[in-house]
Formats: sequence, structure tokens, C-alpha cells
Amino acid sequence: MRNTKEQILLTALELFAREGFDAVSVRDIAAALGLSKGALYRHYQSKREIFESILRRMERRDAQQARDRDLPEETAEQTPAAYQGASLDDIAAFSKDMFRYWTEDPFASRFRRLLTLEQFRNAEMGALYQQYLAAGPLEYLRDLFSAQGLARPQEEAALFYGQMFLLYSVYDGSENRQAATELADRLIDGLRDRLQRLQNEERRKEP
Amino acid sequence: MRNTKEQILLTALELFAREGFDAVSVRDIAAALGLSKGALYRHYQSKREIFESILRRMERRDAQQARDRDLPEETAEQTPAAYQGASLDDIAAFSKDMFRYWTEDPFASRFRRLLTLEQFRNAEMGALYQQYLAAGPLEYLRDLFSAQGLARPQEEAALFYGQMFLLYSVYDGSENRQAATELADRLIDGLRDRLQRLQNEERRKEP
DNA sequence: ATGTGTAGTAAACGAGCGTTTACTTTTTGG
DNA sequence: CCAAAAAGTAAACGCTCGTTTACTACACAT
Repeated sequence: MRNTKEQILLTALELFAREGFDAVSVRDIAAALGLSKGALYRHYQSKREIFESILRRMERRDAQQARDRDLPEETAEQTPAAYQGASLDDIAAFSKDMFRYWTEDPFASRFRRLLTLEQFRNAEMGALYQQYLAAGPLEYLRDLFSAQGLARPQEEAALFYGQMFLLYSVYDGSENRQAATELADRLIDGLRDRLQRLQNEERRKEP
Repeated sequence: MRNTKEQILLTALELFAREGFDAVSVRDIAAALGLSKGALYRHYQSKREIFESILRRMERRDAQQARDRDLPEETAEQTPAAYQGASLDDIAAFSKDMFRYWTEDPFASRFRRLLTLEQFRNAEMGALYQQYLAAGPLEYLRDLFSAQGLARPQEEAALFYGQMFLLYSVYDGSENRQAATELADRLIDGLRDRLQRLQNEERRKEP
């Protein structure tokens, strides 16, 4: 097979995302690919190395995506000025993209579920879960909303990202995933409109 | 030991909530209790039976809690009329209780993390996760808000429960858990106030 | 055509798994 | 007080785990 190493990584991710790292055996991965266990060890030194390759792959994808959008990669140190270019419309559109990315992209949706399953096992996994899926996006949106001149960026960010974050789980458990995606779009639009009204009020007060 | 069966259940839950069912061995549970493996089998027929006892325990607790609050246990079939007694203040207070329950109660917080880790493994676990933590509370709040006469109960419920649901994860990853709880209170109050304003507007329109 | 590295297989390794067995200690009720 | 039940132990069972080994099939540059 030509692309065996890649197939191993993708198949392992698929299984890890459903069962968790420990519950998946090297035999399971090999069987899902129609290979012998030995063949896997031609491409990876250990089961752990497959897992770590998945982590590195996600890092690469994330860095690439940040470069594509040329948004600041480290939110913590940035001044709000760095976000001034974006509008609430941009933020809403960006959020819809993110929702689709974490639910529909084959790699990202599985990686999200993998992180969900591994988040309590050690500090590193917990930090990655926070960074990619919980406190990270929340703080990022808080900074964006702060740069938008909204009076209570923390609260608005929790509302905005909270409903998205909840819908990831609703999506995962839903029989009609398209409906979940449409609901996400509707909720994002609804909150965007509300924030725009708030923003207009703010600007009327302090121009 | 007098209370061995109970200790086994609680210790297993503690470990399952951190590592997941498969990653915890019977040896791990026995060692954490300072017992031999054989002793565990005096009290439970199998590792699986410990797990299922945990599920049944949660069911019992949940049913008891519903009885204590004498709120309807099955939200699906109920008419909004059943909720007319509650106010938005009641709902906010109830939500703060729920947040503390799922984060601070030793059994419930571990059970929440256990469900989080097992949700993708089979349909039963997925359904329980949805019922206790995702779509279930969302629909419940939607019905409550609908009974409150709010114009867009689905949207308000997603905002309200979304921020709580996100804060469960922020809480889990936070070094300062008290701050996360205080933030949850603040966010719930903030949204309650907003919903009360909306409610007053609605009532002015249609008295 | 052939030598060489690459990708594959089947089988075996020791360790750890959930569970059972044979046995000992502790608790308890008449 | 003492038999019987309950609660505990240590060791072994068969099985599966991740990994290694010995060997085979094949692509391909010289």
C-alpha cells in the first residue's frame, strides 16, 4: 500500500475518537485496515507514537489555519487593537466556519471527540482541551468583543461561545445533524443581531 | 471493613471519571482501597457490574431530586402549564443549584465526567449524556421559558444553558474553581435580568 | 538479471487483564 | 462459646495487550 502511514493515522484517530486511547488495541487498528500488527510497526515505533502524531498533525493544521486567516496566534499578549479590523458580521461568519470545522471536518471533528475523551487523563490533555475547545475560544471571543467596544465582553463571549459549545454536543448526539448545524447558524445570527444593537447603543453614547 | 461495597463503588467512580472505564483495571480499584482483587468479587460479580451500579445510583439520585423539587420528571409530554408556578428568579436560583450540583457534589461531578468520557462508546451512554447534560437540560429550559411567555424560548434556552454548559468545562480546567462558580452565578444573574426585561416588554404588548 | 531496501506476514514474547479457586480470618446470632 | 456465614487473601487461570522476531514478497536502480 502506498499511503499506509497516513491510513494508520486516520484509522487510529477514528477509533480513538470513539473509544478512547486505552480502549483501542493495536490489533483493532490493524484489523480495521486489513493489515497485520507487525506492519503498523514499520511505520510507527509504538501505539503512543501514533497518538502523538495525531497531536502534532492538529498543531500543524491549527497553525496553518491561523496563518490563512492571519489572525493573531497568541491571544493573551495581544492588544485589542489587533482585532480592530473585524466586524461583528465577520465574527459571526468566522464562528459559523468554526462550527462547521469542528463538526464536519473529518480530522477536526474526530480530534475534538478524542480530546473530549482524554481531557481528564493528564495535565497536557486538559490544557489542549481548554486551548482548542473551552477557555481558549472563550477568551478569544472576549478579546474580540472587547475590541468591538461592547460594554461586557466577558458576558457576551460566554453567551456567544456557550451556545456554540453546547451545540457541539447536541450535534454529536443528534440524529439530524443538518438541523443542528442550521440551529447553530440561527443562534449565531440571533446573537450577532443583538450585539449589533448593543454596539449601536454604545456608539450613540460615546462616539 | 463495614462499608466495603459502597467504598468500591465510590472509588471505582473516582477512577472511571478520570481515566474512563477501560483504562481502569480491577487491580487499580483494589489497590486504591488497599484490598485484594478477590475481595471486590465478594461484592460485585464483575467490573461491569460496578459500572452499572454507578448508573443505577445516578438514576435513583435523579429520581429523588425530581421528587424533592416536585418538578415534572418527563419534560417531553408535559404541557407548559405544568411550569407556570415558577418565575425567572426561581429558574435562575434552580440553575445555580444545578451548576453547584454538577461541579461540587462528589458523586454528581464524577458521574458527569464519567459520562463525558463514555458518551461516544455506545448508544446508551450517548443517550444518558444527552439526557443529563446536553439536549435534556436545554429542552427543559426551553419549555420553562416557553411557559414564561418569552417570544423565543429556544434561543433563550440555548443562551442560558449554553453558558452554563461551557462553564462546566471551564470549571474542570480551572485552577481557581471558586472563581468559575462565581462567574457562573454572575452570568446566570445577567441573563436572568435580560430575560426579565424581555418578559416585561412581552407583557406590555399582550397583557 | 540481480542486489538491496521497503512493506508486509505469522508467530511468539512477557506483562497485565478480568475472573476463579482454595483457603484463612473476622463477624455475628443463638 | 462456637458454628456458620461473611469478608478477606494469594495464587493461578485463560486471554488479550503492546511489542519483537524471523522470515517472505516485491519494487526498482544499477
